[in-house]
Amino acid sequence: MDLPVGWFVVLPALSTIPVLVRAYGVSQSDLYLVTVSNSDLEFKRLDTAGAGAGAGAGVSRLSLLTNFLSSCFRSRNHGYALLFLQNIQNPDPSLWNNAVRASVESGLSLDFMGFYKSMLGDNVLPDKATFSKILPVCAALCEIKLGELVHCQIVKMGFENYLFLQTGLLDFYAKVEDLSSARKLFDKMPERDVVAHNAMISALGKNGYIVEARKLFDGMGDKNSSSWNSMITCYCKLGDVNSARMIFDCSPMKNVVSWNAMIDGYCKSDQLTIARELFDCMGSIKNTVTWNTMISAYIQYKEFGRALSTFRQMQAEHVKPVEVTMVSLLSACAHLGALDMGNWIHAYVKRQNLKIDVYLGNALIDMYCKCGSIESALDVFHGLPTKNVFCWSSIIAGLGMYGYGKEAIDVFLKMKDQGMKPDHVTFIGLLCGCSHSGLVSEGRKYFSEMLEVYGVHPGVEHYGCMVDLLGRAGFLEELLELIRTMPMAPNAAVWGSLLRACRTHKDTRVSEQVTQRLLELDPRDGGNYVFLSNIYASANRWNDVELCRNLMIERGVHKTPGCSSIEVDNVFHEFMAGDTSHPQFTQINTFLDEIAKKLKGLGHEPDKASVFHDIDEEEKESSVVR
DNA sequence: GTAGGGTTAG
Repeated sequence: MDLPVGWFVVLPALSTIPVLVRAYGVSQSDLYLVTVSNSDLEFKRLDTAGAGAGAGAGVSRLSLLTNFLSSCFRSRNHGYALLFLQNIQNPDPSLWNNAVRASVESGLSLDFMGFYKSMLGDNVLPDKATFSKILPVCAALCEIKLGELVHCQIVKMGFENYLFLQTGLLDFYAKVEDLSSARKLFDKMPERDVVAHNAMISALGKNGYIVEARKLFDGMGDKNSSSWNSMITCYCKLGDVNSARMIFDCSPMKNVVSWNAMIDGYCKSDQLTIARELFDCMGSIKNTVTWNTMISAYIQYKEFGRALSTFRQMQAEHVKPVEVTMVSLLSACAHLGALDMGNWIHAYVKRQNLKIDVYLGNALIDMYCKCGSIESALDVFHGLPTKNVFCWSSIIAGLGMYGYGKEAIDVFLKMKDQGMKPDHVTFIGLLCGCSHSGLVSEGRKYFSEMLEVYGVHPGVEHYGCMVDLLGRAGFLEELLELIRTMPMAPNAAVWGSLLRACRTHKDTRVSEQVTQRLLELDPRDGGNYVFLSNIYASANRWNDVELCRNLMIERGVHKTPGCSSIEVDNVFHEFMAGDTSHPQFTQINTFLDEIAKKLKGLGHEPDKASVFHDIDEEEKESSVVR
């Protein structure tokens, strides 16, 4: 079929798939309505002169465009919508307004910026409703300048007397931590309703003025549930969970938000047991947020098993998981190495058409990296419409972990090209990547560029990475010089890296000096004692080995046994060091022997130095392999 | 227009 030249619109109501076909060029602004009948396409040219009735179909051009744009947003084709708006002649201002609102509501904030800027470039001004939608986005993106611009436009257009816009502005300033502007707005308001008071209370609370927030709260005549809840949150954010509980107990209008805020408050102040008690008291009034609060708390406390069992309970009670739930669960998978479950979550996300935003995208990337599937991680990464510094950092660290140091650097440079500013975590991933791939000169280069090129102050962690990098490569002198000239005190990680370097390069002289410091800094870490003991063992200083062990017993320090786990067909298999209880222990051992033989055949020398002394040479070798 | 849940390193 020959297609006419121009823009084609297939209305979603007329077709199963909303599609825009742009054929043969961009400059045309003729519009065609395409109807689908008997799997054939019929084209009708529409009147492009104005908003009058369109040709043929009885549809006005404006309503056609409005429909089309909203179908773009429903199917998340924001780029198309933007391209379309920029290319049609004389777009009706309402189209822009709808587009800005739709992009804000879809949660893709970067698109919003594009729409908003193009709209202003088109000399189209937003209306009152658009302003009220824009302000929270400016606050969320910390777009202070843009928010202030919005403020100016509100004044310029004579909207500054609308109460809801004043409250919106107040809230914006509060969220970008400009309390004095928020206060000024509040003081200037000719009348203040409950909402304005509530906004001011949380503004004060967020900025640490809890006493004033409480005064305002106590002085309020009419309180609604948000007033009580704001007050609960103010106290929780301050860490004063007991005062929060008093407000909670006094509140005559407790709702699910009050409970959620209270539970979160307990979680954030290390009182998981009380949080869970409250959670269990709630019964059927629990909502998605309640479940998410509890699950994410378990994640933060590294109770991954409980997080998963809580999720199963959530499913049993038929509460639908949402994006936030998935972010927490993916974090659990990443820590547990549960690739099967991670894959299931990814499939669920696709099936339910959940929004893969920067949070969820990053959680997927991190899960795939940690579960051994760098290809899938890269797929997710490249498929993300917007990436933030978390996403970039995760993929850089992931590549580095896999030994793809060069690739990690490439991605880092691409990040720079795209104008994304790396942060301190990005550099940890990058430097670790250099370290694992032996890219010493590259590591030195990026370490020295951190501050002067990227404006990121090297922290003790970065020195730790550099010590690791230089240590692995055997630059012991340079390493010691680096530690000597560090602007901050070395931490346990720095000394630990140095110790590893000493062991690798068989330098017992430095090790002893270092270890004393390490034991002072981190006397509860059993690993350090074992480490020192191993150094002595490799030097045949058995008395010192004994001393080390006795010190551990004296101080009541235990070494957590090494543990690894693998998930096969949804079953977790855990292996502790020295544990022979697995039902397939013999078979596994036979297999390990085979691997060991192959490794030896390839010239691998097992590291015997790190094994305790009370076994003979042959046994040493085999206990390293296992 | 105000109140509740999310991600990155060793």
